[in-house]
Amino acid sequence: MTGQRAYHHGDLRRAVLTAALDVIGSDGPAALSLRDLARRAGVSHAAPAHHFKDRTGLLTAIAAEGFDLLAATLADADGLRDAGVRYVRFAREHPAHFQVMFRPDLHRPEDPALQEARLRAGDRLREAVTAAVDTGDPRLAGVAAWSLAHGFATLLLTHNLTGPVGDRDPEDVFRALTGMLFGS
Amino acid sequence: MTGQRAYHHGDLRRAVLTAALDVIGSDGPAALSLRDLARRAGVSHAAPAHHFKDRTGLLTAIAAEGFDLLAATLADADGLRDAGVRYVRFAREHPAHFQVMFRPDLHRPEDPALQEARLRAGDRLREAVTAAVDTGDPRLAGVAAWSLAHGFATLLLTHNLTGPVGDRDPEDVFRALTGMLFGS
DNA sequence: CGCCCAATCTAGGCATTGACAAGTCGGTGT
DNA sequence: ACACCGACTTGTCAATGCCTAGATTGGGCG
Repeated sequence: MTGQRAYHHGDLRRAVLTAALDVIGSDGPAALSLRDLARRAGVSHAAPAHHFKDRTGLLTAIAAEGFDLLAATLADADGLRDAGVRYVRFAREHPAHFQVMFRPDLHRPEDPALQEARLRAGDRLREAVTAAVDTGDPRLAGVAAWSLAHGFATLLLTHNLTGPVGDRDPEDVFRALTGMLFGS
Repeated sequence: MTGQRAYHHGDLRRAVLTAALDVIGSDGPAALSLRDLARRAGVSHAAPAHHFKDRTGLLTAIAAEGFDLLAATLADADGLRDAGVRYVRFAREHPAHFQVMFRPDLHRPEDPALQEARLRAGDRLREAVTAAVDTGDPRLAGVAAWSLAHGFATLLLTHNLTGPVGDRDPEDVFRALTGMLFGS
């Protein structure tokens, strides 16, 4: 995945990715500039293009990495509720990835790495759902679970839950929320 | 709200807004260019700036308009479930507004018009929740309802529900979903 | 050991953009 | 008639994305 040989810089690909995640995390994807990333890495302004082709390519790589990380997190989930909690935790721990992953206008949807990673994450999600739901439509249940976790995570990242959540740990709030809905 | 006097153009403010919504709806906010909007409206490249100050100002105005539209839609809701359905419908009918509304990095959060509109929409949401929920924590119920509707709408707009939803009317799917969760 | 080659990075240039400053134009009120 | 003011134009500058050509380096192969 990161198998780029080191050279002048060492591992420019990783360095640019890390810097990009930093910028996106604090100022959003709109503030991303390839030339700025090059400056941060101490290389010439066109060096990043060699690894990512262009700006869209960089964002696509970030999205793919995000789906991979998410898939790995969900794979270890213990039950559907834990999967949801992990989904929320992922969004908080990797806000930059999360923001880019669900913005199709920012990446190249036909990218193979992105497609595979997205499918992997989707499979993990479906596994968690089918293992937990015994009655009714599992497809619908999947949409419900995903919508709930995704909506909560998104509203959290966009500072729309500062009132209701307050000082409490967001993961606890989410747990309380699922408890209320699914009664357990 | 749109009280700009007509002049050379007629109503440049509205024309730029409409063109911007068009661009965002098809290519996302990243594709937005003030100069392109000026070209579409047939005015000079700096004319839009007179109405919106800068790019961020334009996006802020769009977000404020979006929260106003959402508040108006929610005000007519008949019950909590209908409010959710209306939320999803709003996202589908005004995708450009919806995309911009929940992207804090794209607007000026301290803008008074935006803050007021956001509060209005929040009030409508809280009304719908408190009117429907008689037991338990209404605050938590509000977060649950909002998360569910927002997540569903977001995933829908980002083409992440094409599989489960398929050809069915998304609003029907959402109704089925709430029926499953809240049992009715 | 030495040569070639490909991957990596540099340097320069071009079109486009956002933002700013100054000026022009047209209607309105006095 | 005249001053004023908002709407718009023109010109300019720095920054950016992307393209092309060239330089550097390290490893493979004879």
